[in-house]
Formats: sequence, C-alpha cells, structure tokens
Amino acid sequence: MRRPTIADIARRAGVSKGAVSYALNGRPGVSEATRARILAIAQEIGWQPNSAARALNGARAEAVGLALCRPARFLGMEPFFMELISGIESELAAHSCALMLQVVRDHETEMGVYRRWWGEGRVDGAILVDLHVADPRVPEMEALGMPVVVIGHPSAAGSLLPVWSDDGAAVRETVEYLAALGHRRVSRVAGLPRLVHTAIRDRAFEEACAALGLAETGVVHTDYTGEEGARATRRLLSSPHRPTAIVYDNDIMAVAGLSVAQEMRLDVPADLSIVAWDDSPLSQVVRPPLTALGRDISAYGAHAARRLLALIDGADPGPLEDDTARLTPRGSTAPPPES
Amino acid sequence: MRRPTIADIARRAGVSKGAVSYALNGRPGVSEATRARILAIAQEIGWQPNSAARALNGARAEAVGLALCRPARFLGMEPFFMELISGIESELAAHSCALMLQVVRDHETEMGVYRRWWGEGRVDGAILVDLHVADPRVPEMEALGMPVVVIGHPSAAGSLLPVWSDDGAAVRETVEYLAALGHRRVSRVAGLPRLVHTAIRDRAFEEACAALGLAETGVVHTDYTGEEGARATRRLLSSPHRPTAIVYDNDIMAVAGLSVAQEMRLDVPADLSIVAWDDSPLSQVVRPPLTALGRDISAYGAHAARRLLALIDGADPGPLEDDTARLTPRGSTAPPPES
DNA sequence: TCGCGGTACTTATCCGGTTCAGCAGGTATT
DNA sequence: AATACCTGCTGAACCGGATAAGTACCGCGA
Repeated sequence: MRRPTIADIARRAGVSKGAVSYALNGRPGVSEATRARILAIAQEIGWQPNSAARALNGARAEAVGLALCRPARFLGMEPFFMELISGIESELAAHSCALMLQVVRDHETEMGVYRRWWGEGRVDGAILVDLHVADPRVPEMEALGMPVVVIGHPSAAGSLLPVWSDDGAAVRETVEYLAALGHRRVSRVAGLPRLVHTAIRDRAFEEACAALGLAETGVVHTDYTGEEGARATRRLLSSPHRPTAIVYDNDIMAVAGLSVAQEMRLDVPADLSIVAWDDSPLSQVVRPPLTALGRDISAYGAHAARRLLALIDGADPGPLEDDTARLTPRGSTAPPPES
Repeated sequence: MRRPTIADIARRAGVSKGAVSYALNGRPGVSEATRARILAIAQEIGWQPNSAARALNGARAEAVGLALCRPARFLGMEPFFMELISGIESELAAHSCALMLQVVRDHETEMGVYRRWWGEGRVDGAILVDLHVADPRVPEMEALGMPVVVIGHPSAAGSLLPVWSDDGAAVRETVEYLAALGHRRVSRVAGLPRLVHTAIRDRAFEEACAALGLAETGVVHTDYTGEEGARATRRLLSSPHRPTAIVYDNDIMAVAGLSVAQEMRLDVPADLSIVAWDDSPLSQVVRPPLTALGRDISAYGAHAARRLLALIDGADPGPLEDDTARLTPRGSTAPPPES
C-alpha cells in the first residue's frame, strides 16, 4: 500500500492539492472548517510529509553533519567525543533536528562527505572538530558557503564561527597549583601535536613553567590512547631527573599513567602527582581518584549546536568562549617528596 | 549563485535533460563522446546530484537510523555504545552510507522519530537496540514495514532480523570458572531488569548456580551507572553472608565495585573476586586489572550494519549469532579466602 | 529500394510537495 | 449601481532529477 500523499487527502476532502498544502502548513488561504476537515483526514489516513518533496522546494534538511576523522575505535575509547556528541544531540533533539554522523579515514574523505551532504541538500550545516594547525578544511568550508561551527580556537577558524574554551588559562591554573604544592619538575603527556589545542596547551605550559621558574622535564606527544599514555609515563619516570608531577591531556592516559606509576612502585600522590584533563567518571573511580581539569563537555556540545542552529536560521551569532576547564583537586596530587 | 542542475549542463552541452541524466548515471542512451562532454561540463561547473530530487523518484536515502532511548549522559559513559556505533559506522562508511543518530527521551518519541524518518524517506532502515521484554517497538516496526535489524535475542525480535550473542553461555562459563576456583557464594550486579538481555543473564546465572550447587547471594539490578554499581556492591559486601565473587553487567560498575571493595579494606582478588562484562580499556587499566567477559563490540556493530544493508538491498539474510563473549582472566579473580 | 534494427537522442510525464496567479461570490465603499 | 476588496478556493507551474515512449537518422542485408 502506497504512502498517502496530499493528493489523496485532496481527493477525499474534495478540494485541490493547494488547499491541502495551505491547511497542513497552517497558512492562510483556507477556512477554519476546511482546515479542520483536512487535518482530520490527514490524521485518519496517516499522512506524513515527504521531506524529499519539501527539500525540492528549498526547505531545510533538518539535519546537521558531523564527519569525524578519527579511527573508529577512538570513538569508543574517548569519553570526550561521546559526551560532546550527546550534548550536540540534546540541543538538536529539542529542535527536532537530526545528526548525520560519519566516521572517515582522512581529511580528504571528510571534505568529500561534507561536500556531498551539502551539495545533495542532506544537511543544513556542519560542525568541524579536531582543528589542525593551518587546517585545509577551513578555507574549503569557507568556499562551500555552508553554515559551520568550529569547535576550536578562533585563531584557526578563519571566518567560520568558533566555539572554544580557554585551554591556556586551564594549563596556567594547573601549573600554578602544582608549583604552589612545591613541585619544581613537571611534565606533560600531550595529545596529537598537529592539533591546534595541543599546540596552545604546549605553549601555555611552556610559558607557565618559565614564569614560575619550573624545570620543564619534558612534553611527550601521544595519540591519546592508554597504551601511548602508559609508554610516555614509563619514559618520563625512567629519566634521571624524573618529574614529580605529570599533567595528562586526557583521562584515559592519566589512568594508564597511574597504573604505570603503581607498577613502578611509586606512590601516587606521595611520589608522583597526576592531573587529568577531562573529568569523566573514570577519573573518580580509580584509586586514588584523580585531580582533574573538568568542564561540562555535554554543554559545550550543546552550545556549539545552538550556535549552528542560529547560523542556519540566518542569525549572526558571535563567537562563543565557553567555560574554562576547572581544576578539581582529588587524591592524586600532593606536595612532592622531599629529596 | 545557484547550485547547478542538470538543466544547466544540458543547456551548455546543447542536449536535453534526459540525455544528461543518462550520461551522468552511466546508462546507455548516449554516445561516448557526448557522455564525456557532459561529464566534463558537470565537473567544470561543479554539479552535485540533489538527493531530494533523487529521493522523489524513489531512490535510496543512503542513510540508516539509530534513535537511542537513553539519557544523553549515558552515551558518554558507556563504552559499549560508542564502540557499537563506531563499528556500525565502519561498515556503513565502506558503503558510503551515513548514520542518522538521535537521542530520544522515551520509546514513544523513539518510534515517532523512526516513523518520521521512514515516512519522510530520510533513512532506508534502522537498528533497534535495548530490547525490552514484550517491547512495543517490535510490532510497531513490523507494521511500518521498514528494514530493521534488532540487536538482541531472537526470542524478542518478532519477525525483525536479530543479531545477537549468547549471553547465557557467557554467564555459564563465568559461573563455572568461579566455581572451579572454589567460590561458593557468587553475586551479580545486573543492569536494567526490563531489558531482555538482563533477563536472559539473570536466568542463566540462576540456573548455573543451581546446577553447580552454589549459593546465590543476590542479584542486584541497577541502571548501569558507576554510582549504582558502587551502591549495589556496598550492599552486597555488607550482608552477613557476603559473596566471595561478584559478576558485573558492565565495566563501569565493575570498576566502581573495585573501588568500594578497596574502600572497605577488602583485597581484590584475595578477599573478593570481580568479573566485568564488557572488556574496555578501563578494565585493563585499573589495579588489579579486571577479569572480564570481552568480545569485539565494534565487529558486533559492523555485523548488524552489514545485515541491515543486505536487508535494504532486498536480500533475505538469516539471523546472526555473533561470537559469545569470552572470559579473559586477569588479576581480579582468585580462589576465595579460606574460612 | 525497401524495410529492419540499432543508436542517439528528444519529449513528456512523474515523483509530492509549495507557491503564485486567477477567479468566483459575497461584503463594504462611494 | 458601479467599484474595490476581501475570503476561500482552483489550476498550473515549478523544484531537479529519473524514465518511458517516441523519433530522427544511419547502416545494412535482401
């Protein structure tokens, strides 16, 4: 049995397709009596608008795109992305807007997907994440003319609308906190070096250490996995002047680092202080619970989605600086051991 | 500047729209010379097919739907879902098929979303998860006539295509392993009682305990969160005949349970053995690393997606029983304390 | 030299909506 | 009484493709 169309409704109501269209869209042009009759018939035969036909007339796709250029397995491992996505979802859901999600291999494929989605009218806008230094996607997106919100620092977002949070300030707060505890040798286990926010954190870390006269005992870059976090930790803790504190770029690596420290018979926090970036339940559940830089990632995603929806609506929302991550001291940080 | 259409191409090439359509779709009806000319022009003016127009003629949406009825925050916390989604993605990506994702409040909204997506021709099929006992979604989906793969036991999938794994066997293996270690008092911290797979695990657990003559020291149902996992553990460990082993329905709760045990000055595994269901990196990263029931969830998702794509293609793939979860013994299980 | 068949198109229609011009018929205005 | 102006509707074009049916032309065999 075919899906009912407005032509079916028109036939049963004894009016024209046009009248049905006016009635169903709450537009003037039909009497209230006729409108009610048409709505009743539509209800009765279970009519559903066909978005394809609507889109053909320039209507919205009522969906926004997110193409993620990370190995698929990262998704399952990084709480950050799932929280971000769930935050985006929560905002979109309130506007009956769907999320088109695709995991892609590389940036080239990613742009191909965006080009196709936009070209085919399947999405009304997109969210760009994981900004690289001198990211080629930015000028390409600008050329496409699609509404785009960039999750990342304005300095790298070109003319696209940025939503970001001040990682530099968070790094400074952390380093100052560790310095106040008495630490003088602080290391950092960072994420992918090509990502803009890694560069920003690296730089802020370096500057904060210099300002406070701390010895920078090494920044190690990783791919965010627990394995590389463990390896980096092992390397840092094996060096002759090993750090008394390590700041990790995500909680997965911090937890892995904690395990390595314990494996090396170092007491956390007595011998080594650990700070995690991203405060998922994971950080609170290990022993000792981790001092972490937390913020509401879900809200972050929601804000980005709201900005995008405004942009799609033709508004001109300004860039948004979201909350800076806040340090929550827990059991993994303490003054360094006397030496 | 308007997006180019086949009419623009036709005008520039000096042929009709029909000829352009044939050329662009690689169908016979135009000479190779004309085809090449048309393709060149299409390339030059940056033509992209408009999916709406295609869909109007009954073409595929090239997307499948997944409406998740869980609080948004769960997504970020449960590694299972993200791995499942990334697995689904990996299979879909290979077929240039997108995933329409929406987090919904309740099953009613969920069905509304599916009805709309299907009615509006935005998806070609859907994946149903978190099957409930006597789930109303199954008959509704059957009535809709949309291609659907159910991730869950065939007994609850009606005429929809099930993809499942034998949780009962995994429970039996686990209980037998614990019994072989010498445990006689085994508990279970389970998930939501209304979920079909919880019921199946509950029953298998009960039967296995009975068969091996173990004392069942309680099954506690939770909502899968770390908090409830911790609370359930505290309750079980506070009872007079406390269990010497606990099997958890996910790793989040197992890790939370581990913390509670340590907080109560119980040594894991000397005083208490812990088994986690779902073997995410989390299980391996805590001290001691958790004995876990693991399987390739990503592959599970990929298999479901492949089944769905086959279904959409009009094939009639049979139900798929995926690998049973396998027990990986690690440091959290040992013989029970003497006494 | 006729007809047959194939090639290479064109034309027209359809998909399911939106939208605009037009047109009755009634009411208010002058 | 003629005019203007609503209201409530109709009919048709239109969006951008796919596709069935029709046609012009060519080569070829009989």
